[in-house]
Amino acid sequence: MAGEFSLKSNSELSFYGNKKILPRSFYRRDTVTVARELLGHYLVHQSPDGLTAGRIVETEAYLQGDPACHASRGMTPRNRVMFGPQGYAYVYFIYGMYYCFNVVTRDEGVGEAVLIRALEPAAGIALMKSRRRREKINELCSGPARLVQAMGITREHNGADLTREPLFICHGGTMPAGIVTTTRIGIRAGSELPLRFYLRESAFVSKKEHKSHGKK
DNA sequence: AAGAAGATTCCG
DNA sequence: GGAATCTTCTTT
Repeated sequence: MAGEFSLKSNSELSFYGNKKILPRSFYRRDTVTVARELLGHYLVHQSPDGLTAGRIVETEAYLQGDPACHASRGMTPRNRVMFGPQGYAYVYFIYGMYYCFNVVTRDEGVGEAVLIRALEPAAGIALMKSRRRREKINELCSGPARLVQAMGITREHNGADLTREPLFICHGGTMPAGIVTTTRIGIRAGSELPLRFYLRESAFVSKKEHKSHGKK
């Protein structure tokens, strides 16, 4: 079990209360379960510039053997973190200008991860606006590359331990209801698979209009 | 050595 | 609808 993390200021105290960092065992389970259960928890980053945090409202699962998964064709220098132990960050560069942030799941040797696609901004909103150069709240973290920018996540965080400061995920307090399942966004192969999950009531999902899959 | 594609975002 | 922009991996 991970312990309680330290509190560095009154403003952090007012946000955190006594929330707990998710333990490494949370991430060891099957990747679809982790993708669904990450919804409602908080991604937190204590950077030198200040604290930012957001409630996770949209995720996608990437599985070994799934052609859309970076690990589907074996380990390369880029994706090696996916094959490592669970509970670490996999950050990759895409389209010549953006980064995406994933959480590595399952045991060492299995290349699977959960892409975090959207957050509801919860703390450090002024800093998020500054990093994003956008004022609208729903343009800060609604999209995988947007939230990376708003949270101050960089390529240096590839391989970072998410059960410790300064970048971690902590318990959201309540179990959210109303998870919508759809196909994933922006991929070719594997586009039929129902591996995207988001909170139905959230106004901070990147795209609501997408092929819904079965259960609502 | 060269080429194509990419888990996106923003602007026109 | 299309450009921006460059790393990574695959193919010659």
